[in-house]
Amino acid sequence: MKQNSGGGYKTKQKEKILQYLISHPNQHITAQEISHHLNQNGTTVGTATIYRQLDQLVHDGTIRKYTIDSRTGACYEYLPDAGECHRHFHLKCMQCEKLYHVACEHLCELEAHILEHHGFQIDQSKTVLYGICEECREKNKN
Amino acid sequence: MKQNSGGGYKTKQKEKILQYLISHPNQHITAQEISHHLNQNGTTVGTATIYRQLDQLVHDGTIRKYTIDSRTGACYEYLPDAGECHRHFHLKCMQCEKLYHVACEHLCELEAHILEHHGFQIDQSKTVLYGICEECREKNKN
DNA sequence: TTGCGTGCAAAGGTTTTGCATGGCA
DNA sequence: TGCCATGCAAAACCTTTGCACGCAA
Repeated sequence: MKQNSGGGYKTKQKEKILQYLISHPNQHITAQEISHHLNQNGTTVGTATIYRQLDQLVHDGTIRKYTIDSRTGACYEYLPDAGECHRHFHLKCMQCEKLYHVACEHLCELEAHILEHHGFQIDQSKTVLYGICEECREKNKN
Repeated sequence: MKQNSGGGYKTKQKEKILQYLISHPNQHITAQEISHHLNQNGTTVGTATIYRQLDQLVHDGTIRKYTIDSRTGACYEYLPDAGECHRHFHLKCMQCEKLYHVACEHLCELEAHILEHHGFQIDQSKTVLYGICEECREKNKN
């Protein structure tokens, strides 16, 4: 298992980037937002560094990368309980941006079905189902 | 309901772009591929025109837009029968990067289940299931 | 000391926009 | 004729890469 988010040295920049992501759980954060935030608070973190660190964090499984729209660019999100995320799927509302965790038999069955009948082994930790949540659908009716 | 893909004039360019998409159903086509194809066959279609028409087609509901990776850019896909359960999900192999299209009852059931029991309406056009395909799993055994 | 991490700037892509021209209705 | 659509080029963006320097171990 890969686990050390310190596949390399521990640096201030790495810390700050991860801290920012951790302090915004279940939210889509863009590289730009991180850059803005970090360069506002005195420190200076280059764009390249941000992207390099994000890549590494994604690779480590600490955060997740989404791309909803190529125009907006990629989004990143901290995974609060990476270890416990094996038994459930994630539903992401495209309207309110909220992330829902759903542990449901149907989803486990689905996974088994896809593996058995389609030969494809789903990685739940990487998969996100996009859509609109109930709350937002209610809002939209008005 | 918006329906007229002729929200404006009918032009050769518009025709050609849609024709290309229609002739490649259930496939992900990038703007670049369309550009390549159209500028190979004698005609000349500007990049801007392609993007403008694609935007319009997406808005009309004639085609669907995907963004799997912000680095690669967006993909577009013609929708043969928007009404039927002709819809399908996408499986993306994280190893060989291949994209699989799966139209399966189980997935439609899943969608219904999630909507009914979890109040979440999945948008298949934005959803990609990540994992490892059979081919790659075989390779990995060796 | 070793070599990874960082910043800066430049490069590489995709997508958008401005403007004059061309073509549909 | 009136206006939308097109092309071209430039611009705007996001992301990656090269290189010299700095810093963790």
